[in-house]
Amino acid sequence: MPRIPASERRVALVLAAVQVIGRGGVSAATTRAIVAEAGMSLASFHYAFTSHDELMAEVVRWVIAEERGAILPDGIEIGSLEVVARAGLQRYFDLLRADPEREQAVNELALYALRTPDMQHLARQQYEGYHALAAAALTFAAEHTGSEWTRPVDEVARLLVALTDGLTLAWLVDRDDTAARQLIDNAAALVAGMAHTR
Amino acid sequence: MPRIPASERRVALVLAAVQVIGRGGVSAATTRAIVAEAGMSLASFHYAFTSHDELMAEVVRWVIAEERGAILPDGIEIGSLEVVARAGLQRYFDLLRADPEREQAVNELALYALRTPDMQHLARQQYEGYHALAAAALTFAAEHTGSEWTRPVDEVARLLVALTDGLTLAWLVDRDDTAARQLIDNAAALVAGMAHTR
DNA sequence: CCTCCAGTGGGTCGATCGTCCCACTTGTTG
DNA sequence: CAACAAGTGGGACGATCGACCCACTGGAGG
Repeated sequence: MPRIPASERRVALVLAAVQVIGRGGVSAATTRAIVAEAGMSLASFHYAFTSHDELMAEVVRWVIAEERGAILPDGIEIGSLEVVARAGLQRYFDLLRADPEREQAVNELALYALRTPDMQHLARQQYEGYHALAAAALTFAAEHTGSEWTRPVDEVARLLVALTDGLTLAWLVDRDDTAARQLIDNAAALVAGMAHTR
Repeated sequence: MPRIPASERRVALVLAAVQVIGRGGVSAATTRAIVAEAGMSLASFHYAFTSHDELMAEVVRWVIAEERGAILPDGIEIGSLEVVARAGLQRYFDLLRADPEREQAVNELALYALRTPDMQHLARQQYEGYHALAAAALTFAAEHTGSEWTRPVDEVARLLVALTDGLTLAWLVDRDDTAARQLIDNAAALVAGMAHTR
């Protein structure tokens, strides 16, 4: 094992933990399983982190930060609000299909954080981030399509996040692509229906 | 400890397990914690169940069966489709607020079942049940309000389940009652908008 | 070249996990 | 009343968990 500074060990261990959780769930993320995934020794782990709990908190923070960037649109979308909304949902769904275990890990981590008193605020930050992100995207989309929301954008954002969560859970369970596609279409139409041309 | 036949022990242990999971999550549902909750000895556990896994499978089955009955409307609802839809969502939300830990336990159990190869079909049955239940309720509501769905009822049902799951997750995280109320109102209006008078 | 010290490897600790075993008690059946 | 089966209690098993300790190694700075 080459010499690696503790700071790099930390990110390597976090990545390994995400991998392990994706493969076997939060309960499989034992210290030993994580260091095995990272190809380290137990001592290296406790040199970089003081405890397993500290690592898990870092994992939650990491996942939150990474999730935020993944959903944002790559470029400027054009078309009606419904087209924009569907494109956004479709992009998220592609992400979900590309790495289902990862998204399931995110869900499990959210519930895990809710269970852990010291991490509840992380779960809340996670969802505040989702809602703020959705609100920003919705505002942007409305502006560039010359329309405005008939309900406060925060409400529309919360609806969109709820639909996304519901879509995720349902697809993770039954892996029904066509049903997911139809749900995306319906959701996009409904969300677009909550705006009118300015 | 009085003498109790194994069949009664089984249901008592399942109930105890649900209690423990609600309080501390799936990871807290150790054999010892469960028998302590039920006030039994370890031997009694392994007399009623051959293994901890067998108990967990029974717990998942139990929760599925119980969840199904809890959501059904008590009586005939009257009013517009939107009023009916909102009443249904509100009734579920009241259930959620009354026992949040229980609903979180249900979510964790669903993810747990997805992780356990021998239980994946149970998770699928759970969601098939949800979708069928929602479809039946929607059909019933449309009939009694003299309207019909503009999309296949299965699609509307899936949308409704997704909204319910999203509502649950969001509220479990931030416990924002007013936001949940607004989400319910919006969801009811949107679902009702997917039907027209016959 | 020598001296530190960040970083490593391996072994070990006590706690807790699921499971098992066996002696014991209690109700039932003939 | 005797015999048997159903159910109970407590202790013990090996495995695994998170945490820790200590002897060591190797590269960077004097």
